[in-house]
Amino acid sequence: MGIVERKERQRKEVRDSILEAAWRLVNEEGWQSLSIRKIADAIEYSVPVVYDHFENKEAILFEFNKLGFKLLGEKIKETKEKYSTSAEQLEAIAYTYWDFAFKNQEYYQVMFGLGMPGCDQVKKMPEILNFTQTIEAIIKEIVDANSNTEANTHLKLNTFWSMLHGLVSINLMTSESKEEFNKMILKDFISVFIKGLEK
Amino acid sequence: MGIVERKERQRKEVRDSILEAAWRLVNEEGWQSLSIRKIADAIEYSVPVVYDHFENKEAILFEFNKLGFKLLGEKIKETKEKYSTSAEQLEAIAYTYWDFAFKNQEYYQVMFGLGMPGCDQVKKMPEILNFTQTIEAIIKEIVDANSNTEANTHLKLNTFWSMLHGLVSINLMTSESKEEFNKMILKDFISVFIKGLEK
DNA sequence: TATCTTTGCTAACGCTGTTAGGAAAGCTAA
DNA sequence: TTAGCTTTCCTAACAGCGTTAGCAAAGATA
Repeated sequence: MGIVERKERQRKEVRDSILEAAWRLVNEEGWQSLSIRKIADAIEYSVPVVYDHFENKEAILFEFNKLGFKLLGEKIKETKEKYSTSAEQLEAIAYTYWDFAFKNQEYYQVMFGLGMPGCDQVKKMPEILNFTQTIEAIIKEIVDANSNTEANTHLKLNTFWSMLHGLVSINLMTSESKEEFNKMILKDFISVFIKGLEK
Repeated sequence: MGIVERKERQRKEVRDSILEAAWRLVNEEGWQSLSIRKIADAIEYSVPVVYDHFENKEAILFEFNKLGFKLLGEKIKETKEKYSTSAEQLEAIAYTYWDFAFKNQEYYQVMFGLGMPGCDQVKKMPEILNFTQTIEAIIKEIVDANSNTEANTHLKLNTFWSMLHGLVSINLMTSESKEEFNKMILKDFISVFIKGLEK
């Protein structure tokens, strides 16, 4: 008898509908105005039902955090496979990262808005680990190719990600959409960074 | 008769005590848990009195935003005056910026946590304008000295600030205090950036 | 059919930002 | 000094928030 299976299925349906409703609400009104009560209203259940599926509000946000990193990681990987040289890959990845942040602002906000994932957290989240390892591998290739033993790849990854995040997060919040200017900044950053790697 | 003067003085005293109490609360419990009621309690007035001095909670935060930029701007200026060459100045400024962010985390959080100041806002806030102009002037010097007409100083300023902010904001949230590693990243960034300016 | 478990609800607690409306105190002028 | 007016300040409320205790109804099991 598939009673437990059906129950599990139904349970998953409610859980999914919570995430779905939350995502819709976020896109309509932003993270700031998301509330458990609104979610409950949207899924046509009472408030405590939401708490049967998520420990608290933060857990719901965390779900999107993970989802965001998963999505970004996939896009990064796809980009990587389109190019052959490491330098090209790194440059293209920076653009992909940039594009992702601007086209999925809601994701990016919840990925970094709540608090940047610390090194300890990164190791426990496969979604982030997957993302960082892809980039670190490319950086290592460039460094190795230039027999630059000085450059610590881990340090360079941190630099790369930090700067990219800085560029994105600052330009994301500038209301004006001076896209060309932004692209120039990004181009500037990448050329400078890669030069630093090859040194 | 100095009645109106006394009233103004008393009014300012209350206003100052609000900011003072808010600042103390923030340092004790963080921005997240700051509330108007707690402020009112601390200054031994009722809640609406707070609203007589500040339109809303955001206005109080904005006050610290401005204060933070003023403080940072002053430190940047002091740093600049300690060095003679532009490259040295820029490097020292980056360290000062970094130091400010880590030693005044509460300020830095409210300066950037609420939403980065857009270009439109920057122009209306003398505190920020003062800060950006100081740096832009230095960058311009370096660019001019290298007869590098290509480099748009405005663009370079944006790049400089963005990257610095990225480095800081990511490393600020990493709970572990691997200070040496952080300093290496910063050093790496500066050398790479200045090379890009001289090109 | 009786028992037990799961499911989902109402209602509440203790917070939050914000504001309406009234009481009291202080000042001004007759 | 007293009447009127202005400023100051409070109580109390509104509408929202995250979260949880406790109970009713529905479903599964024996």
